[in-house]
Amino acid sequence: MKPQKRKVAIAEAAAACFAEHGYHATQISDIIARAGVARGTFYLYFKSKHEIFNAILDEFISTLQDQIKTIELGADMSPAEQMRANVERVIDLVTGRPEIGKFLFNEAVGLDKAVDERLRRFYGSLLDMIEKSVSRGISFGLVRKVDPRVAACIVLGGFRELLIQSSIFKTAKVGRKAMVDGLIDVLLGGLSGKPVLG
Amino acid sequence: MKPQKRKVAIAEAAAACFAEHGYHATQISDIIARAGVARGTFYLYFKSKHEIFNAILDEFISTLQDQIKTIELGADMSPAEQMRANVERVIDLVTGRPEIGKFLFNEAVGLDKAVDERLRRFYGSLLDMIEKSVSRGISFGLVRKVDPRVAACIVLGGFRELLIQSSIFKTAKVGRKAMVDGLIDVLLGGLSGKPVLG
Amino acid sequence: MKPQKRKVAIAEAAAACFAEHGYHATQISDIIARAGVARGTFYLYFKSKHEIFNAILDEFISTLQDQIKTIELGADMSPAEQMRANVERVIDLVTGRPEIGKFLFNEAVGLDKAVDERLRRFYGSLLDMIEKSVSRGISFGLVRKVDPRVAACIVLGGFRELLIQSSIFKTAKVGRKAMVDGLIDVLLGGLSGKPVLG
Amino acid sequence: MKPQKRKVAIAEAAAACFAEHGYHATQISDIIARAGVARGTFYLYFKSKHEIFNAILDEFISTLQDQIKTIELGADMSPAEQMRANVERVIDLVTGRPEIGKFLFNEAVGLDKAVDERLRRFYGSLLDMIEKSVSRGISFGLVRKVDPRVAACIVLGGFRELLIQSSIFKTAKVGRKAMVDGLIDVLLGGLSGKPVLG
DNA sequence: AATGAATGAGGGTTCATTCAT
DNA sequence: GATGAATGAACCCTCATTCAT
Repeated sequence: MKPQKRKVAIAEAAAACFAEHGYHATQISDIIARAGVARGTFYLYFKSKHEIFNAILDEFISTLQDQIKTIELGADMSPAEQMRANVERVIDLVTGRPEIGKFLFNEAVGLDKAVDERLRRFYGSLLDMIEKSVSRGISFGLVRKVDPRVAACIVLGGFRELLIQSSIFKTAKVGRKAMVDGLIDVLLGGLSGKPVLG
Repeated sequence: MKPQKRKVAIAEAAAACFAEHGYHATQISDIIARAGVARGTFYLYFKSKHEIFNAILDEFISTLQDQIKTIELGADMSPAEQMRANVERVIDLVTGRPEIGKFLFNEAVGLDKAVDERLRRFYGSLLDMIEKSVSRGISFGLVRKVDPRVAACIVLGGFRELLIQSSIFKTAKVGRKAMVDGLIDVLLGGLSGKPVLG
Repeated sequence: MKPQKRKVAIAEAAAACFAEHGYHATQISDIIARAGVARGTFYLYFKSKHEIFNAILDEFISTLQDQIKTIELGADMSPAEQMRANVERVIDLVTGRPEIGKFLFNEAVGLDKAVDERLRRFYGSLLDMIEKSVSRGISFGLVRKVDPRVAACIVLGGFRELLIQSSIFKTAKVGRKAMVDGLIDVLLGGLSGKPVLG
Repeated sequence: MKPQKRKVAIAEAAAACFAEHGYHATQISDIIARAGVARGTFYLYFKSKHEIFNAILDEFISTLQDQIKTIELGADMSPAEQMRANVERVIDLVTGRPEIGKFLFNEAVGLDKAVDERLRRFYGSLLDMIEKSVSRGISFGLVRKVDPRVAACIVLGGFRELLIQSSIFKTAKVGRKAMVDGLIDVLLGGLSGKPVLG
C-alpha cells in the first residue's frame, strides 16, 4: 500500500473511532486495530493522537466550509435559491458522511482549549457570513429589519439542531426535501400567523 | 462547616472546574484544591469523579428544566407572554450561572454513552414540548402551518446558539431585552419581508 | 457500658470479622459497625488495627495453650489418659469457639514477619513439648523408637488437620469421640497391619 | 528476550516476592524491580496483581499434584514403595523449590474467598485420594481397621507439618532419608510399643 | 517502511489514623 | 469518654509514546 493511501486509511479509521466513541474513549489500539496496522506504523504517519484528531477536524471543517458559498446578489441564482443550494449541500454532506456531523456538532466540544477555539472560530466565521448576508438582505429590502446577529444565531443554531436531530440522532424523521423546505419556510416565514410586535 | 454545606462547596468547586476545563482535563486534585479539602474528604461526599459529574449534571438539568413551563392556552398570560417569560427565565439563569450553560451546551457532550443519552433525552423532551406547543398553536390558528418538528428544532437550536454566543462566548453583544425581543421577533416574524414559498 | 466491657466488645467484634474475612479484608469500618461504636472510640481502646489483631492473637494463643498440659509420668492419670484429656480439651475449645481455630490455623499465616514469627514460636513450643513427651515415652518404653522430632510434627500436623477438616471446614464428618479415638488409634497404633521396616 | 521467557521471568520474580513477603506486602514495584522490567511491561503479561498470583498458584498446585500418583495395587511397585516414591517426590520438589511450599502451605491462606476455596479443594482432593488408598488398604488387609478419613487427615497434616518444619522453617533438622523413613515409620508403625485401645 | 514489545508518567481511589467538638 | 468528619500517604492500573529489530 502506498504511504499516502495508508495515511488516509489510518485517518479514516481514526475518524470512525472518534465519531463513534469520542476522543477520550478512543484509544490508539482501537484506531490501529480498525486500520489494520501496527502501533509503530501509526506514529510513522501521525505525531500523536492529538495531531490526528486535529488533522481530521481540519479536513472536516474545510470540507463543510466548501459546501457553503457566500450569497451574492448579482449572481445567476436568486439569493433564496443560493441559500437553498447551500442548505442542500450541507445536508447532503452530513447525510452522506454522518461522522462529519458527529465530529463538528458533538464530539469535539470541550476537548481542549485549542480545539474549542478552532471550532469557535469556525462557527464564528459562519455566523459572520450569515450576519453579513442578513444585513445586506435588509439593506436591499429582501429581509425584514431584524437584529442581524440574533438572526444569524438562529439560522445557524436552528439549522444545526435540525441536522443533528434528523441526520445524526434520527429523532426527527424528516426527508431531505422536507428539511430544506421546512427550514426555509420557518426561517423566512416565521411562526406567527399575523404580524408580530405591531 | 456542616456536612451539607461542605458537600455543596465541593460540588461547586467541581462544577467550576468542569465548566472551565472540561471533564477529562479536570483532576480530583483541581477540585479539592479549589474546594480547600483533602483528597479523602472528596470521597467522603462523592463516590467518584464520575458520580460528582453526574450529580452536577442532574442538578443543572433540573434547574434549567424548572425555568421552562408548558405553555397553556387558557392561562392568565397569553401564549406569547408565556413564551417570552420562559425565554427570559432561561436567559437569566444562564447569564447568572454561565457554568450551567457550559455544562449543558458544551462540555457534557461526547463524554460517555450514559451522559450523552441523558442529555439527548433532556433535549428530546424539550423538543417534544416545543413541538406540541407549535402543533397546538397551529390548531388554534396562532401559528402558521409549518412542520412542527422542524419548527421545534429551529426554536431550540436557535435559542441555544443565541445563548451560547451571547451569554457564554460573548461574541454576540446583545443585551437581555434585545435577545428576548430579537429571538421572538425572528422566530415569530421570520426573516422575509413578504410571504415565502407562496 | 464500662470501659473494660466495651474493650472486650470491640475485641470480640474484631475477632469475628478477622475470622470471617481475614486480616486484610477486614476494615476498621466493619469492626466498629459490628461493635456498634464510633470510629474514634475504636482508637480509644486500641492503638491500631495491627494492635487489636495481635491482642486477639495473644489471647487465643494463650487460651489454646491453657488447654494443653505437659504429660507427667507420675501423675494420677496415665500418660495415655493425659494425652487424651489434652486432645479433648483442644477439640472442645475449637469446636466451641471456631474463630480460635480459624485464627490460629488459617488466617494469621503470612500476614507479616512479626505475626508469622509469633505463630512459629507458638507451634515451635508445642512441637518441643510433644517431642519431649515422645522422647520420655521412648526412654520409659512406652513409645517405640522413632525419630522424636518427626513424630512430633506428625502428631501436631495430623491433629491440626483433623481439627481443621472436622471442626472448621466440616468436610470430615467425625464426632467428638470418633475424633479422639481415631486420632489416638492412628497415631499410637499406626496404619500397618504388620510390623513395618522389619 | 522472547516474550514467553519474559513472562516466566516476571512470574518467577513475583513468586519469589509473594513467598518472601506474602501477597499484600508485595507491591507491583517489588515485582518489577526484581524482574528488571518497567511497570507497563508487567501489565503487558498479566492483567493484575491478582491474576499473576492465581497463575502462580495454579502452576504450583499442578506441579505439586504431578508428584503425587494414585497408589495402584497391581503395579510394578508395592503400595508401600509407591507411597514412599510419592513422599520422596514431594519432598524433593519442596526442598528444591521452597517457594512452592511457602505458597501452598502458608501464604495463600485467608487471602480471598476464591483462593481459599481453590486451596481447600486441592487439599480436599488430596484427602480424598489418601482416604481411598487407606480404604482399599484396609479391604486388602494391608492396613489396620482405622477411620479412613481420620487417617487421611493425619497422613496429610503430618506430612505437611514435617515438610514445613524441615524444608521451610528448618526447625526440624532432618535429612531427606530420615524424613521419608521417619514419616513412613511413624505413620505405618504408630507410636505405641504395644497395641492400643485393645 | 513496518513492527510490537517496552516504557513510565500520571491519575483515580482506598482506608488506617487523627483531632476538634 | 465518645463522636465522626477530615486527613493524606500509599498503591494499583492505564495508555500514549518510543525504539530496537
